[in-house]
Amino acid sequence: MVLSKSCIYGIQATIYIAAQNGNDYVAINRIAEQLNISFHFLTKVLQQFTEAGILLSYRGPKGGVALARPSAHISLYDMICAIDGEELFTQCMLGLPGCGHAEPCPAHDQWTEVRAKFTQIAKKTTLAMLATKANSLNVRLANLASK
Amino acid sequence: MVLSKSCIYGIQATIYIAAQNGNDYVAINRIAEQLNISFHFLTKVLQQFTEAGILLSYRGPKGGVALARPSAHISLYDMICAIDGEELFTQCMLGLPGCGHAEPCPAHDQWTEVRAKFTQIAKKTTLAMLATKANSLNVRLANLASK
DNA sequence: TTGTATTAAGACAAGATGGTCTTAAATAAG
DNA sequence: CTTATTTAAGACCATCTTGTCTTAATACAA
Repeated sequence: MVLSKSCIYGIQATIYIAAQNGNDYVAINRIAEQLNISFHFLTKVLQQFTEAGILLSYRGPKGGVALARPSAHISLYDMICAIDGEELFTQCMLGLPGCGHAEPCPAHDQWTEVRAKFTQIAKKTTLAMLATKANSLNVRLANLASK
Repeated sequence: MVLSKSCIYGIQATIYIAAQNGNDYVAINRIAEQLNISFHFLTKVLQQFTEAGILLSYRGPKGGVALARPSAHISLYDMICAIDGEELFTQCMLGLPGCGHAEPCPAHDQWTEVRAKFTQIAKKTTLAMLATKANSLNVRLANLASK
């Protein structure tokens, strides 16, 4: 799996918040219920987003989490880095530290090409784009399978 | 991490074998020692390659593992699939089962583009190419850090 | 046939990730 | 001020991945 489950949950939740199109705080238990994610686990994941400055949180009645800035200024890249770190966009395919032009691994050139494509797309894909998509017909945001 | 450690070890070892350029069986303990990988762990990883038909194994003195076919006919794609499965090349970024044209996730289009690039490069990159690279100057195959 | 070298198989431990639960802190409303 | 609602923090457990070790099976060589 390319993204960790934490990262996937975080992205799903953030798209959900953005898709609400309001500036209100959204309660995490509501997000968790709607997206079929464990509430406590999601709470911890979203804390990472608030620490990263992507979300704001507020306690008490009418509390919850909200976007810290307009959804057009939050990229997929930002979200992935906030949880899984930027290793995905910087690391060598074979995990060799310091793999680069001077001391490459055998797959360096090929992997650099793939990574560049991924980075480019992740940076240009905004939360606004994802939220718009999420609101269109037949688009699913989460795994709602009844087990 | 995109690839599991098992997969990385397997790829490193297979490049090492191919880079020897002989048709002899190479003992796994020698590979493990050269690449700084746990011997017993590598043994199990390479078993997956023999089960997948990428390597041949032979027991006893002068035994070891060898390529099951010419290195030009083994792709990076083959090696990744043999250990991490083809999910990497088929799965949705958000892990949603059945994410496709009919019922996409919000990131479907973007991810499909990245995945296609990765698949294309992984399929056209052969073990022969990697082994040639591995034999050139300043190219490192494994993490030889002394801990 | 006996000994040695090698992979195969599987038990087991350690560590990371995913998931649950309880308690504390903050905030709004009555 | 009290109560209800919500996030924060952290203990704890389950599962998966990684790594270690022991024993078995196979094959060569003396």
